[in-house]
Amino acid sequence: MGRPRDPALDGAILDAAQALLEEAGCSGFTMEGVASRAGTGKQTLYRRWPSRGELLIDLYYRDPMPPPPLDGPLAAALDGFLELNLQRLYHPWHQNLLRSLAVAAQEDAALKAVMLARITRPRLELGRAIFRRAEAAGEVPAGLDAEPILEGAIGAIWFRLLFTEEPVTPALKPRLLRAMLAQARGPAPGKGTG
Amino acid sequence: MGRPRDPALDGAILDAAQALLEEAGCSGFTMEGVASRAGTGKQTLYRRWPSRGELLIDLYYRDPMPPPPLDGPLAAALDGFLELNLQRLYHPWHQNLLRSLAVAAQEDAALKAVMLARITRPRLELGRAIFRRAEAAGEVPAGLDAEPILEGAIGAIWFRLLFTEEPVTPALKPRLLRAMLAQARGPAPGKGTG
Amino acid sequence: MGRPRDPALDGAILDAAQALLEEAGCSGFTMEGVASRAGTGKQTLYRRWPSRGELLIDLYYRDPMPPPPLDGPLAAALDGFLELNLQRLYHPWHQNLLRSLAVAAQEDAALKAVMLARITRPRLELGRAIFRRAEAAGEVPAGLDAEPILEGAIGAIWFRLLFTEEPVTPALKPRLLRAMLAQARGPAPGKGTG
Amino acid sequence: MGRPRDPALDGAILDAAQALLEEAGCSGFTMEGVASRAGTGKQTLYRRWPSRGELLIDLYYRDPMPPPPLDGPLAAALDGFLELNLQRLYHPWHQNLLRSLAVAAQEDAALKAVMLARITRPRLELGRAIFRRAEAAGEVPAGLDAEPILEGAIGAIWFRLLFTEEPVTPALKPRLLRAMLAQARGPAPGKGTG
DNA sequence: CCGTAAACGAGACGGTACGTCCTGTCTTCTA
DNA sequence: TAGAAGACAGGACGTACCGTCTCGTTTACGG
Repeated sequence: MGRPRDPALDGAILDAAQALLEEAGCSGFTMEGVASRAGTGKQTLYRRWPSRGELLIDLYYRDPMPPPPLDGPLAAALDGFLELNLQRLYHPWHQNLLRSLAVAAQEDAALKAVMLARITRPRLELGRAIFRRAEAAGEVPAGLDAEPILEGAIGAIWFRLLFTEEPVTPALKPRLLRAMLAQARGPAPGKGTG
Repeated sequence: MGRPRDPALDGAILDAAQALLEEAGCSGFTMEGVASRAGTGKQTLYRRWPSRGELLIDLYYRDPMPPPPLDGPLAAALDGFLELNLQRLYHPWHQNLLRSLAVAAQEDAALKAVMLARITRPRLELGRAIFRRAEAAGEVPAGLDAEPILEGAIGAIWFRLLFTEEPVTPALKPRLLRAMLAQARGPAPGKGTG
Repeated sequence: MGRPRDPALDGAILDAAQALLEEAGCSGFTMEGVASRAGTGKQTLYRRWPSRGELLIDLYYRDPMPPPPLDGPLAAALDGFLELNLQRLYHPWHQNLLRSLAVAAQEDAALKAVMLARITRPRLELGRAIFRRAEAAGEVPAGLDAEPILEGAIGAIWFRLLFTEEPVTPALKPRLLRAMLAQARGPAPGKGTG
Repeated sequence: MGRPRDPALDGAILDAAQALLEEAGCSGFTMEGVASRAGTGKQTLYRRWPSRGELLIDLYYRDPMPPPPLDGPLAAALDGFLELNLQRLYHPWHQNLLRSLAVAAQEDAALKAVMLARITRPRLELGRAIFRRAEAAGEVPAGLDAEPILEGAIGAIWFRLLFTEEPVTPALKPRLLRAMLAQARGPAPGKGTG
């Protein structure tokens, strides 16, 4: 019943949000700013997204990256995995998006859960799948603890983004890949923790 | 010249800030709240710390952790390094502190620089020193790229803290240590990047 | 367009302002106080009145006095004129209102202009009209300089209110009326300026 | 005992206060501003004057006007009386001084009393003396109510100063003098209150 | 001539109000 | 009912003064 939601608005609002994110950065990203830039009322925003954070999440999901091939050799799969995590960060506005998401998640437990469910967990799960397959293929030692490898790789990217002034560039990928593979080989026979 | 700042106030304010951080969490940590809880005027806060973030940094530096022993074997040094990064996180209020710092750094470029100079960079440098010494001692291959190892370890901790619901417990340390050592062994002869 | 301002709030805010003026007096009359007493946000105040002074002016205009009859004999008209200027002052809160207005006008040139246009000038003009009519009716000498008579009467009231501890009572009216009429009779033949 | 107050400071502070009053006007006249402009500490101000208002009063009394001759004919005495009230107002900074005094008196009952005792009452008393003498000399009717005449004259000046944009010029004097004399002649035989 | 006590500059201090900004909810009018 | 517009209560921001206080330094005076 009643007037249906204007589907074109979703895009227009997300466009406005993206532009604002690019220009005003992390702290300048306000609901009021998005509304005025999109030429909509605030209610129209809140009708679609219950909070600033959910809008950010939808912004994140807007142009989904193609998932990496899971069926190649481990190195190729991990390369895809890293590409998936890095690619968006090559554009400044997307860096601001992720930074804003990180901020929002700290201030709102509900959003943290959403972000975990819709972004973090799926990504981790994908990484786990890669390692499960590699284990089955005998590419990595049986019983390998993949968790630190994944958290280390994703964490290193976040670390760069949030706390470092060095940009996130494609040059980061091979270094991370090497690090992941080094761990994937499992405990070396020679030098140990001793 | 003029009346010197009351040194007792620094402590009282930091106490209040810490208590507020514990109770109200990341988003409830306001300058107004700290002032009222400390029983001071807001000006007294701003006189000491130009922004919320700088206060957080001083809060961070309040009880410094003892630096790890640099002269033992690599594994021991890295264990100390991880302990240094993890120990504070065992207390909930300190988790909130670091979360708040992460948030503040995103919203204020100046603070990000300060945090980089006073927290992030020193910590990284300490890690680098460990690896330099290990390299000199022949514990790790010459020319080892230590950066991803350090960023991976620190990043993994931040990742847990900021995006995960799983707590940061002492149990995390051995897993991270194993991961660091796996990378430290350098390029294994067998399976390579292909 | 948009949601219209709640007309009931205007009254509620003015009520609160009036009460505050009565209790806290001239210096205790703050925007914050009015807002909290009215149960509104400060913005709601500033949306309606750009400054404390404009609020005071609206408070002044709230219950307008009936204008004096202009068509009777001079003495009756002047009596009405004085009544118009005095009546409000019989209530303490209104005294505080006028005192506050006087203060605000000194601190804000813009408000001074508003007060001149909306209160002072109309009142003077009304007095001038009385004398113009009296002149036409032959009740006062032609070419009488009415200005000092009006300014003297109004000024004497303000003087009492602002600088004297003696209250402004109805007893003041006949004395002021006599003074105005004495001047209205024009230059006496006998004793002159010499 | 102890170090005596530096007498030169009184003058320096009053100079600074005067300059600030001229430049910053009524609302910009703060104790902090005076202190910084005079190059003194705030305590030095408060040691001499318990409040902003008392400082203003001393500023008022700095260059006392010579009192009018009381022994001439009524018109001359009243001319002197008016001159005494008007003269200071010919200089802009003194206008600001009086405006500030008026403001301060509304906000601080204690100051109002001081101002009444040291400025208002003496001035009124001087006017009353003039009329008492004139009554004794037979220049005015016996039992003349001088109060409204004095309050009207002084009030008219304050009125101009506080609420009008028209400047207080020497041209005001003869008009006020005429008004005072008109009332001084007492009840005219011809037209009455009716 | 030397101690003492107050004056002095400087500025910290608790407090109060300022005027602005943003939040998320609400209410109106116009499709 | 959606949508643009914008009012609304609430809360924090960072700033400005208030009048009091505490420093270190300076300067008279009284023993």
